[in-house]
Amino acid sequence: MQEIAERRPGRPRSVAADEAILRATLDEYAERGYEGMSVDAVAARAGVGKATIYRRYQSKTDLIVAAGSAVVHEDWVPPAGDDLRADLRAVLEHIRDGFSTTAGRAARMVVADSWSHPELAEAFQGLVAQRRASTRRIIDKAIARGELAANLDADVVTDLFAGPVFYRLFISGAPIDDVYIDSIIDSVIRAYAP
Amino acid sequence: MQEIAERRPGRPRSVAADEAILRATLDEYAERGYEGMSVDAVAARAGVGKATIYRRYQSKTDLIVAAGSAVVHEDWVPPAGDDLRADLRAVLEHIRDGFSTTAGRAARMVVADSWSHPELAEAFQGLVAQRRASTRRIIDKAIARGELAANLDADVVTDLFAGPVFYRLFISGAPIDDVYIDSIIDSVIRAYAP
DNA sequence: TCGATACGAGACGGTGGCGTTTCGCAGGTC
DNA sequence: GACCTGCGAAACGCCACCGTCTCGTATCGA
Repeated sequence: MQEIAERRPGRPRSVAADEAILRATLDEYAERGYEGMSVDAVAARAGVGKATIYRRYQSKTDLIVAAGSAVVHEDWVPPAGDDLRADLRAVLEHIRDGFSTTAGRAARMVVADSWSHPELAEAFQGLVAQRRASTRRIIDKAIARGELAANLDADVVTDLFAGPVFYRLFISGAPIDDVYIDSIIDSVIRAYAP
Repeated sequence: MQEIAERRPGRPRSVAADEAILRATLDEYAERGYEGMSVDAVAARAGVGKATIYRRYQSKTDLIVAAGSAVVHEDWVPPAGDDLRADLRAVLEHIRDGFSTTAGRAARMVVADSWSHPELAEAFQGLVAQRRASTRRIIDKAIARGELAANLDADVVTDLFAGPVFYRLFISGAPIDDVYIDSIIDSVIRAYAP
């Protein structure tokens, strides 16, 4: 990775075009999926010539992977407080808000396309692992404070938290309001009280 | 709906071709998705001429919807015993086994394609509603027997059951063994004991 | 001002998909 | 046997897409 682009003669590449391309790619991918989206459509949506895209990315796959990675690497500071309910609520709300947007539809597409295009799956799996790890840290701290049973299976508990939210996001499509999030949290805490 | 096809002159349509087409369509769709699969590939896989497909279905969309409906309408008798754990286990195992096969990959594709092809989503939503209803009946009977709290929110409880299984199937890809299923069931029952 | 590179627009060749049609043959009813 | 429809194979027209290329213009450093 090159920290600072070396100065090259001629007109520098447009940062505005960079961003417009990534944004348009994510939008198109979210709406149409890998096979359904076209590079022409991305160019039109970004208000950019197709050559401007192919000057940056070697192929359609490259383009999509770059747009996905850009989303994944938007960093997020996971909650690390000492309030179990508040920390869990922050995680679930972040999942809900993050996956309700364009990125969420894109994630749905990745879930489908990962079979035929494994390159796309990698970044997404990294995102999932990152979220799971932050939930796990919250659980471990709660155990240390004696708020949860020490002998629980953290994987199962994490699934119990995240599963219902993803289920509504991906499968049933039912809305996820604050009352729902609190219900999930209360249920799991009740099941794993020490 | 015509119960019995009226006798028509000429050679009758091949039932073997009917079945081969639907099976090949489901396979191709599960692997490639709506945009990615081609009718030519379906014909080749089914060992059938393309004309034989278009004699039965007006379009690619028609074909896919028919293949999906055939899967959805394979009926399944939901458990209706008086053993709460056994009934829930049967539901979760049925979800796991059903969605681990080709049909499961197809379902993932429907989740993705339902945005751009709402026709596909309808049958799938019917399937989801049917599974939810059977879980709900089990919960209601358990409440009547006094095994679960009477004031629980059945929607939340259903999500807590189904969510983790779908989460593993669709998102994390982790295996779903019998121990896992029992852990989910135990956790939820513990959270909603009367 | 000059050279170099980027820009949007759009044409281009090649490929592949959808849906139709034609072909010679197979499998039914009357 | 006469007639009708279905069959697999393959070719077809049409169109959309990918990735390349060319055009005239814009924007940088020297």
